Amino acid sequence: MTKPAITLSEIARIAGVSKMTVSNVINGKKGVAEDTRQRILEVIQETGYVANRSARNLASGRTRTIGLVVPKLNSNYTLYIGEILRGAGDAADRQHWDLLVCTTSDDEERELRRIQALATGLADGILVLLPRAEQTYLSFLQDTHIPVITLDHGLIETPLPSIDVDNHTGGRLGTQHLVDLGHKRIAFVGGTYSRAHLERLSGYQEVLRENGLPIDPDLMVHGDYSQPSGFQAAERLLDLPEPPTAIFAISDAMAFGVMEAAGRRGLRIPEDVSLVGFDDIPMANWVHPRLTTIRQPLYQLGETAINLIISLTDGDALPGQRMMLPVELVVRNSTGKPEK
Amino acid sequence: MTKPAITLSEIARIAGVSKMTVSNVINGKKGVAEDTRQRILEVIQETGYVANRSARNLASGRTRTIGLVVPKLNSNYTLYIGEILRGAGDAADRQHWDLLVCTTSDDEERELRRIQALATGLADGILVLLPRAEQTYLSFLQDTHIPVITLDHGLIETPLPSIDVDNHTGGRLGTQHLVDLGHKRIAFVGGTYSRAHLERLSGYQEVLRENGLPIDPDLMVHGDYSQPSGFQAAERLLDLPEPPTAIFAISDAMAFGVMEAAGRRGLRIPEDVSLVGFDDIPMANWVHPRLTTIRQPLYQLGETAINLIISLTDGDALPGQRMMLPVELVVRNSTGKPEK
DNA sequence: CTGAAAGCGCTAACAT
DNA sequence: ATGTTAGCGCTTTCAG
Repeated sequence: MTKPAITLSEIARIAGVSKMTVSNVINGKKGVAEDTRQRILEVIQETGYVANRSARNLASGRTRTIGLVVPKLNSNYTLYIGEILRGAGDAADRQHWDLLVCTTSDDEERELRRIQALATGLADGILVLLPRAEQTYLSFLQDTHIPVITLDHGLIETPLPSIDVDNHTGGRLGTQHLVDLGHKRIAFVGGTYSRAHLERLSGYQEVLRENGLPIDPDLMVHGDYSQPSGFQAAERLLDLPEPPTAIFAISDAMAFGVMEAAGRRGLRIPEDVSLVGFDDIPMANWVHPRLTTIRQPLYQLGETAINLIISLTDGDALPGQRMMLPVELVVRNSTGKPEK
Repeated sequence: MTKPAITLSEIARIAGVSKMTVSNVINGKKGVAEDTRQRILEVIQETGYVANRSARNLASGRTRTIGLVVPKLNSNYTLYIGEILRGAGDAADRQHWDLLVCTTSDDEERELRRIQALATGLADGILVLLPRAEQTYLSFLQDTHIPVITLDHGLIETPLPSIDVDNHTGGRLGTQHLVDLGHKRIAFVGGTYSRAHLERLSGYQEVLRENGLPIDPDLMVHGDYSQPSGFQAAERLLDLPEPPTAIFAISDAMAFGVMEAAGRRGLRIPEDVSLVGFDDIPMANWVHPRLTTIRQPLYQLGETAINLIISLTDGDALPGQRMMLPVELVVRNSTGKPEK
């Protein structure tokens, strides 16, 4: 269990060639005689040799690794991150790059530490998926020497390239769908103060205005994207003297909380109250009734981000500093015409 | 944005000292004059210098990093992994170690590749959290030079140290609870073929036997730990000529699927059918009715694993090759006495 | 097609 | 308290 690692030199010695030839074989460089290559490959096989990453990285100055910084992986509000990760992981794999995921627990100091670690010898590019932009790490990132892309980022404006989702249109689509069904009192369950929240909210308000519907502050409540917060928000809404006939929650998790609150009061969805979520996490399709929601292209977001950042590490120019991915309304069974 | 990274040598040159002194300051070694230290610290501050990880790792032979290999982070059946990660992350942070999470997408080749990458210069210790043990990577791990611990692992017996959860007792507790409530027809919704599954199943059967209840093959069905599979399993069970009055699903996600199936048939939980889950993921407390379940000490599992593996990298002996963490029955609202 | 030399940026071990 | 000398394991460069 504790046997000293084999090195390139040893392989070279055993195979009776120079280190360089071994190195060339490992890296698939051409210009190595077939029999030499075979002999070396055999030795590698027998010894179970694997190249030391630190040495390779140090010598080559490249890591073929992309660092991805996320707040957490477990909490409900970060459930959608898994989908992004899947897209990123698949894309990285296709190009034979590695993905290194770091969590920060929403801790400012850790955010900086993790990012610095990645930027200095651990990764060739960094994807920042932190809802809470902090000046501490942003200033570091802005003049670091490796490419960085922010994903679906917070409020602080930065010159860093970014990939975002079209939140404004998302806010519009959900609201318009409910308006089209004939709803007049449409509630909005927002999230924490962030760009995503503000943009979705503005889409909601815009559509109401366009349709001559009043913007009622009572109908705009806040959660933190989590299921319990959606539950609480719904309680408040349904306690209103004149409760809404439709609720637009800007995360699926909060929508589940709304379902829960409605269920406990004996209200049926969509007969008594229509419900639209946001995200389209897999679970949206499992609940009963199946949730009408705004699909974010999360998988594609991860994919795009990886492809883009890899091309950046190759020195390619970015096709536009800001990229925006489209959203889509997915109509399922949680929305219907108002009864009265 | 593309400025060449600063090196230790430059800091030394600017501060007018040798590289070693700078190195000592960075690593908090004592034996550096206070004024020299201050001067160096200033230069570091101004230049924004951060040590290159690869170089440091290569030179020191240590990384202060633990690699954690998991299948996926997004799918429903791996939801519980987030909790383990949280525990591991916190524990690593307390000791100023880094955690490096690698996903394998349940792909055998990737499992090996990731593990090899970690074992050769990227990490000082590896935590393997893969439900599907594969000979490919196991043989590699068994004679690698760095410590490895398997967590909640698959079926293949290995000499590797492991930390597991007391699945057998978990299977017993859930079943006994239902027996105690007076249930006679208790169904078991298992998972994929794995140690966790087999041990929980044996606990279930043991309790039935002890209580003189028949073991009915019709009442033992399979899922894959996911919600949809729980739904399907429940459909089969509830279609039985003589359906069960209680269902024990060995993941909370599958239990949610059972709830869904029951709901669609107008069956009430727990009045018409009692339900017990396994895991106690946060969501178990959010659904309606709140789910009675077997709590796995997931956070603690992550913590324990990190502390153990770090002490292994220090050359400390492992306190027993196998460690088993206790489970606990959490009674909520999804279980009750049978009505008839 | 193969090899020898140099060095990536850092730290360990030993001076001074 | 500080500096000097090696060398980690690999790749790059250039020569054979």
